[in-house]
Amino acid sequence: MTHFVGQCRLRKLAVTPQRLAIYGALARTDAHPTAEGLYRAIHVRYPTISLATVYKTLETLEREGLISRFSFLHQAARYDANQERHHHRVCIQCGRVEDFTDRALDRLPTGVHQRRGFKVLAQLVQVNGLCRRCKHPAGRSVRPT
Amino acid sequence: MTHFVGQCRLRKLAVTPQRLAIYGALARTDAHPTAEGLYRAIHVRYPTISLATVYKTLETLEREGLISRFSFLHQAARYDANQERHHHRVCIQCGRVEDFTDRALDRLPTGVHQRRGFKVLAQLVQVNGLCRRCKHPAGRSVRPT
DNA sequence: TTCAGTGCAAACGGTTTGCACCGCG
DNA sequence: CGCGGTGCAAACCGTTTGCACTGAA
Repeated sequence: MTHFVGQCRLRKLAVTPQRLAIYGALARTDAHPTAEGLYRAIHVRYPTISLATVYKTLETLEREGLISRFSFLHQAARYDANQERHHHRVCIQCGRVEDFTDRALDRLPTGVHQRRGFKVLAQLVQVNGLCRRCKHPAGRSVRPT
Repeated sequence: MTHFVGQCRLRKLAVTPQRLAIYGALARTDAHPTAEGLYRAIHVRYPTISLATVYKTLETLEREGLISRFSFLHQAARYDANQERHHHRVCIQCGRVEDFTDRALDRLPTGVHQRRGFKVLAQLVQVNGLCRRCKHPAGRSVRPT
């Protein structure tokens, strides 16, 4: 937590009790909570906090690289008629998704997970980056259909 | 498309013009469209179709394994204070997410993508399956916080 | 004292649902 | 002709936004 305060100072972010509570609650768990879950956890000891503040704070901390959000392309579900086993290459700029197949990726070892009592059903690889168009800032970046 | 009709017959799904239009539009593209995008594409030639029908149909086709949805955990964003490079093990039953690290996965070859003009920024592996609790149907499955 | 941060309430956008009607099998 | 599928409108739910207030620096 002292480290967190230091990081805030470094980045000229105000160290507010709300931020401490939110980051603290997130750092204290490995359950990958939702914004709502954090809000509920904090609300007990901090009844005046608002859900909007939780969202705004999480956005700030993510932008500053202090936390990360797990939810690829959460804006809208994307569908695919391609039913053969494949992985995804996602352009983080324009949102374009390309399929690719890779026999090697389909055979990633699963022992690590099984040893921890986890039954592996699928392993999906998502390659994030910039597509040809977006790599060269010339082109306009278009949002997907 | 004949194949699609056959699959519908097999599964006792009514072959309606709407379903044909929706599946057809999806099969005809590799752009991983959203429900809305499909709706717009179909609406031109099929002005009476409803967005709700598109959603219901996509859900049906996904349940039957004829198409797939790309949007892991789209219900709500999940946050994580763990900033070291890691991957995710996701229980598809209870939604629990565990982090794991794997040096080998961090070094997956990127040549294939670069050759296609794609600049790789990150490669994320998501291992889907059943966690210890959910593997053995004894335990109740709890939704995440 | 100043401006970033907070809290409220209202808006938003993607998705789901209830229900009456329709048309495939 | 029966029941699964469709279309409409309203509800839902996670998230974002506008705005006035507050408190960290």
